[in-house]
Amino acid sequence: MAQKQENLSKNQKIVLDYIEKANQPLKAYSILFNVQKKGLKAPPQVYRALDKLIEMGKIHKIESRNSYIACQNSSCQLEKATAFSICESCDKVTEISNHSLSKYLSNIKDKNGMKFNRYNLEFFGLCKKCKV
Amino acid sequence: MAQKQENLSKNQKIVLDYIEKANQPLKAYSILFNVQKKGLKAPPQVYRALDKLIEMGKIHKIESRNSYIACQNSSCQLEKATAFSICESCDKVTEISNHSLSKYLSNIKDKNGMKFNRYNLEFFGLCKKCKV
DNA sequence: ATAATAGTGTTATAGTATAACATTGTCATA
DNA sequence: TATGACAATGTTATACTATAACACTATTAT
Repeated sequence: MAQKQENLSKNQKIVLDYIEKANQPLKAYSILFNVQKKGLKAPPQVYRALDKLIEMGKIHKIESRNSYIACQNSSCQLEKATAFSICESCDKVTEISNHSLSKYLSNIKDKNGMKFNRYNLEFFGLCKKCKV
Repeated sequence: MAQKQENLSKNQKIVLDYIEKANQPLKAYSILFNVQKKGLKAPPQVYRALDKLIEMGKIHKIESRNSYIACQNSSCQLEKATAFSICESCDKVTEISNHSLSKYLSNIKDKNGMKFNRYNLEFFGLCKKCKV
């Protein structure tokens, strides 16, 4: 294997470092602008790193926002299942790691009996600060 | 009120009709191309109709696919909470309406005690047909 | 050494969505 | 019935998000 999880490539490291420092979801192009000084000049370089980091479970994509956030969990390499709370006012995102939730969801079937190997759950509301 | 739910505007009707006939998620630009013969010529006309239809609960956006599907439910006008199963092979999408699921999720809190007024849940897997 | 796979750099382009502004339609009520 | 408030429309331009395609380099297992 040319790539182990502990051994990120140069661009993957640069992108992950930047996302981890942010502690909030970041847009791909804002990542791009901020890592240009490190040599990543074009969108594909960023998107490729993002894709790999997602595969590895190091980061997650917040689908409803087209943004990317560092994993705040330890189990994501295994689970491939994600849940987030999103404040509709300040955009703060928190990853939810709730074992009984993931257990509950992993047993859900749709009406055709389809079973799942992955899910993404996004909750929306107002965080404590924004709730007046 | 200039707009009741039963009384859609011209563009909203055209877009909803088209989506309901499809029985599958549609992309905004594919909707646009297909309703051009009905007079909707530019993206904002379609996106505005989509936004209103989503507000009304008539359609939902599949966030992970940037596509739009007619509501397969009756309760969505009230709930604002959605769940879907998505086949990763054939892209078939089924809306999940499971009362105990929505009850369970509506009681979830994140670690900061944030409560929610809406969620979107997308399950991924292989549908029966695609599972060999 | 070398083949297989992963990663990089680059240009161009595809795909998704909104800003902004002028105009028209609808309807409650004054 | 006119008028004010709001919703919807039509239009052009542009912003934002993401991938195709191709040439090249790096890493590693055998």
